[in-house]
Amino acid sequence: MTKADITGERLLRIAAKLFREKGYAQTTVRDIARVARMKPGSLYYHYPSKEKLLESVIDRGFNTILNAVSEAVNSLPPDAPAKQRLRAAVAAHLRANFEYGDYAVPGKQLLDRVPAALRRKYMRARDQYDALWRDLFEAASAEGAFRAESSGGIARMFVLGSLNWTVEWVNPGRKSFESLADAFVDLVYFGLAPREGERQAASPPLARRA
Amino acid sequence: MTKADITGERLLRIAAKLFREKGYAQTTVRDIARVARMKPGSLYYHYPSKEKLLESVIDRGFNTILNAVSEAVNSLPPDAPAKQRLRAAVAAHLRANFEYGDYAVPGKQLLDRVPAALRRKYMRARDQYDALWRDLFEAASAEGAFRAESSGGIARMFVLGSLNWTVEWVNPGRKSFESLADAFVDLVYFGLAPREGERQAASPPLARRA
DNA sequence: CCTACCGATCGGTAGG
DNA sequence: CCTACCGATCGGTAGG
Repeated sequence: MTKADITGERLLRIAAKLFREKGYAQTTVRDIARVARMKPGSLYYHYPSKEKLLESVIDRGFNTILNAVSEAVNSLPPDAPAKQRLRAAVAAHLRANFEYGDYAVPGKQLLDRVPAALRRKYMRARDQYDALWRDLFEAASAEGAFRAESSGGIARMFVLGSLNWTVEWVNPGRKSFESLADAFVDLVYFGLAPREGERQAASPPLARRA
Repeated sequence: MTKADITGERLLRIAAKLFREKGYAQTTVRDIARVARMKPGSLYYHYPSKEKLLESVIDRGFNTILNAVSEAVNSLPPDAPAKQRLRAAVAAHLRANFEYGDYAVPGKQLLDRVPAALRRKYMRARDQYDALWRDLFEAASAEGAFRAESSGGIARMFVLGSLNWTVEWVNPGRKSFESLADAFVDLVYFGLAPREGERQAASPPLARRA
């Protein structure tokens, strides 16, 4: 790895963080250069344009998440039940989005604002990721996990929606990604209601928090 | 309503749409003026700044959603069960976000990028909305709807996350907001698994879509 | 990777 | 609501 490669990687990391925090348009090349302790013009020795920098960030984010989730699923035995595969995928998605959120979040926010030339590329990438999840839910449906066949699509929307939202509130210190994944998948498989015979007595309302 | 009021409202609607489609920073006052068929400088007769225009959009979005959901809940009989109140809130949230998405979406995206002076105001607004949902889920928890007390918080995160995600995929023509709300609330109460005695035989995988 | 710089565009204003 | 305009800032470049 050459010195220029290292600096390029450093610029990518800085740009990813700023794009996530302030948004692409609100981040100037001068912002990035300042954090990197170089002059604004010097940045163009490493990247030909601000837009190319964004593209690299989004590419990195997409590839990282996709690889993390597919590897988690593929490392299971081929005959693993759908529920277990789903659980592994959810946990991997949560962990990857937490660890590489700076790269992954800008892509989510900017998919429809990126120049038309790049949009098709990213639409295809998103479809690729969606297909991975569609397979997982169709396998669960094929195992008879859902009441109606249509539930597979509904379940996918619920899970993907909730997963994307976790970036906003998950505190990884309190619950492990694995236990959170269990909660997600159990919700789809069983709901949150008490099982037969263990329905709790109605308890008094919790004290309102301040 | 004076003529200036009407134009002001028209500018607000145009700005909301552009902010949602292109983002705040990517939208110029010249864009807004062009759509409104006026000169860029004329816009300042109606709004003192681009930022004040954004503030008006976010205010409108927040107030509209909050009012729609609280009215839906409050119009039920005071002794209505928690599940029914939850269902009404979900349906109202879905409908309001679909009908007034141009006003509501910019606020979601920009909460943390708005000038610090306004941020506190919007953090309070969001807390107010969260409190409404917390009450609903705590009431459900108090009725014994969940296995564990902690499920109330988990359920809220699931539902709010999924709800916010629906803006990306819901086609309101195919399913009514009411039936979608039922699916959401049933997922939390019962999951998507078959009930006892109605578990389906495993069916062959669905044909992959093209 | 720096110095020095440019054309374009931006939000906003004065005066009518 | 328009005309005419300004200072600031932006992404980017030439030459070293």
